[in-house]
This record gives sequence, structure tokens and C-alpha cells, in this order.
Amino acid sequence: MTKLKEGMELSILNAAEELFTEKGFNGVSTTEIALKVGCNQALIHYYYRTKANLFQKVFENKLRYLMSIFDIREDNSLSFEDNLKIRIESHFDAIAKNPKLPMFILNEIKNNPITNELIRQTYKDNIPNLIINLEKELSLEIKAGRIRDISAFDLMVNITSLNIFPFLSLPIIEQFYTMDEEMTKVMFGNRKHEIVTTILNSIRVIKD
Amino acid sequence: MTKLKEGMELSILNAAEELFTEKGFNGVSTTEIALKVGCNQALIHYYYRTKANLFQKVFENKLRYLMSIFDIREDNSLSFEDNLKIRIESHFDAIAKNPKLPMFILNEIKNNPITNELIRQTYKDNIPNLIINLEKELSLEIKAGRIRDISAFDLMVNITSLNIFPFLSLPIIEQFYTMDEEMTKVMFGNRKHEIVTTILNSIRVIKD
DNA sequence: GATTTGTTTAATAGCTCTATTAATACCGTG
DNA sequence: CACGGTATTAATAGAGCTATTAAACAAATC
Repeated sequence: MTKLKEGMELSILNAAEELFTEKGFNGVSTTEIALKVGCNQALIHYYYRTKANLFQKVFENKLRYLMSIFDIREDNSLSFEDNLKIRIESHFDAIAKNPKLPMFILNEIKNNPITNELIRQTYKDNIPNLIINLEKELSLEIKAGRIRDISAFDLMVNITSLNIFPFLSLPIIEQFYTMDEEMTKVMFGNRKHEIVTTILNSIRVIKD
Repeated sequence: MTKLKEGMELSILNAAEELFTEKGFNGVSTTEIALKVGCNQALIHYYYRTKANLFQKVFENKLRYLMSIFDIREDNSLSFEDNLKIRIESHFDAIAKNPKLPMFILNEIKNNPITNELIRQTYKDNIPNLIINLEKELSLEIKAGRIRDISAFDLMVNITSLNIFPFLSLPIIEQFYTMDEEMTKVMFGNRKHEIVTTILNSIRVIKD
């Protein structure tokens, strides 16, 4: 498991990233990280001084990645619906590729409110802008009678809820439905499509 | 903070419940529990022998409560839609009353897979029955052309996702949207209604 | 009131964890 | 090769945690 001498600092960061995202800050000891890297425990401190310091570096990386997920450029040649579909799907794909990420972030925010400042800085402008833009698009569509009245906030919360929560609750879902891993895959194979259908349907104009 | 002598055992359980749900198993020490109760640390062990033992009692209680949330009797005089609406709303209310519960359960399941057996036992029949019943109702509605084709699994996942995830992500939402507590309340005031609309709309028959 | 039983406390053993320090191994350069 | 800096290790201090034990205290019983 030992890496090139050159890469020791990075090896430690990578091992820490894997372990921290899996078990959280309190669930991992510097000894465990050292064991995974295949080096002496003191070396962790040599490169990163404190465990908290190392953790923060990992957390920042994850947070940056999380932000990049929302960063999707718009295709003006497409309809609002088609654009929305693309956004939902790429968000879903990004989460599916990192299923442990949401739990990690939510957890550490809860346990360590100090990270809040970090979040505020990382997301400073991007998310508000995203919301403002979505709000504009929505109001156009609503005025044109193409979708029902809904706020950008609610739509965003709906999408992120549907995309993320199933991954968070996977362990409990498997127990509820007494599914094995194979069955889970089959069930989940259809989720992305189902979510798109649900969202697009849910914003249709209601005709009684 | 000291309770009646009689109630010491229960006082410990209550304090433990509060602390464990807040910070998880690893985040709480027996010393901290004792401090909250206002008793000696050894007393925790006198009544519950081990920390893990005490935790398990707390976890079982929470799990039982969580199960009871899904346990809603059907009103046969109402339409499928109206029944569904009631089920969504009462599920939402139950979560809203215990906003920290979902995080606690998901977390401890992840950290401590031993709890899986406990879950399987607690949910043994209830959830599968619930799913089977829902499946039956759905297929009737679908055949009658009153709703679009959707599986009980997907519908359940949609509802739980929309109801639970916003509470999980509250801390991060507040950062994203730079909201204060007051604003959060306003935003959330409408959520329950929005979720019902979203779900009922999402299962409508699609007419192109 | 002495004795027994149950409750609570103080003290501490034993463990694990973080962080530091001093010593050692490694490697390039003069 | 010798020197000097960098990387790595072994050893350990110091703190916190769980669990145990023995002693102190309270209450009930005879």
C-alpha cells in the first residue's frame, strides 16, 4: 500500500479522504489513516500538523466538488423542460457517482458548525445566482401558462430531495424491502427516469 | 437537573436519548450523560452496564416510533387521492415534530451495521404489507386510468424523499440561501402543501 | 437500633487517541 | 566521501474514555 516517497503527502490526503467520507471525523483515528497509507502515524502530523487540519483539507475538496455539481451551463436552443431534464439528470449522475458524499457533508455540518463559514464562502455567489436565474426562467414559463405556479426554492428542494435522499437511505431501504444488492440495482436503474417524470409532471399546469 | 431518586434510571434514559439523537453514539461520553442528569458517571453503568447497551435501548425506542409513523389506517369512504394526501401530510407532520430523528437513524445504521438485524425485526411485516397494499391500490387506480403507471416502491421513495430530505439538509439550505431562522419558517410553512401538490400532480395521467 | 438491601460516589485500572520529541534513515550536492 | 537538509520512525507524554471496585450513604425491615 506504500506509495512513492514523492507522493506521501498526497497519499495521506487520499487515504484520509476515503476514510473520512466513510466514517466521519470522529470515526477515524490518525493511526488508522497511517495504517492505510502504510506509514508511521507521526508522519500524518508531520505533513498536516493536526487531524483537524487534515480533515479540513478533505472537507474543502469535497465541498468544492459538491458546488461544481450545480454548475451546469444552459443550452439556449433547448426548451425550459429539456434544459430542466438535463440538469436533473446530470445532478443525479453526479450524486450516483459519489453516493457517500451527501451523508458526509450533512453529517459534518451538523457535528461541526464551524464549517458553516466555509460553506458560506464556497457558495457565496453561485447558488444565489442559480436561484435568481431559475426564478426568472420560471416566472416566464408560468406567465406563458406552460407550467403551474411554483417557486425556484420549492423546485430546487424537490429536485435535490428526490435525487439525493434515496442514496442516503439505501441501507434502510434494503432492510425495509428486504432486497439484496442485485435487486437494489434493478430498482435503482429506473430511478433517474422516474425522477425526471415526477418533476416534469409535477410542474404541469393543473386542469380540472 | 437532578430528578427524583425514583426516576434515576429513566432520567438517564431520557438524557441519553436527547444527547445520542443530537450527536450520535460516538459523539457522546457516559461522563457527558452523567453531567446532564446530574449524577455520578458510574451510575450510568450501574443501571445500564455498558454505554452500548444504553444506546441500544434509545435506538430501539426511536425505531419503534419511526415505524409507528407509517402506521396509518385507511378511510374507505375517501378516494385514493384523498387517502394519499392524508398519508403524506401525517408523515410530514410526524417528521416535522422530530426533525432530528431521520439523521440519527440513517447515521447509526451507517456506522453500526449491527443495528440492521434490529431494523429487520422491527419492520418485519409492517412495511412489506404496507407496500403490498399500496401496490394493490395503485394497480386498481392505474387500470381505471385515474393515475399514470408508477410502482409502489417509486411512489414511497418519492414521498419519503420529499418529506424527509428538507429536514436533513436544513443547515445547508440556510447557508445556500443565506436565510435566517425566521425566513426558514416562512419558506417551510408552505412545504407540506407543496409536497402534496407535487406528488398528486406527479401521478396524474400524462396527456400530450 | 441493628441489619440488610439497594443506591450513589470516589478512585482508579486499562485502553486509545493526538501530538510532540528525539533519534535515525535517506538523498542530493559540493 | 562528508555534510546538510528532508523524510521517517520509535517512544512517549498527556488527555479522555469506559468499566470496575470498594467504600459511603439511604432506606426499609426486623
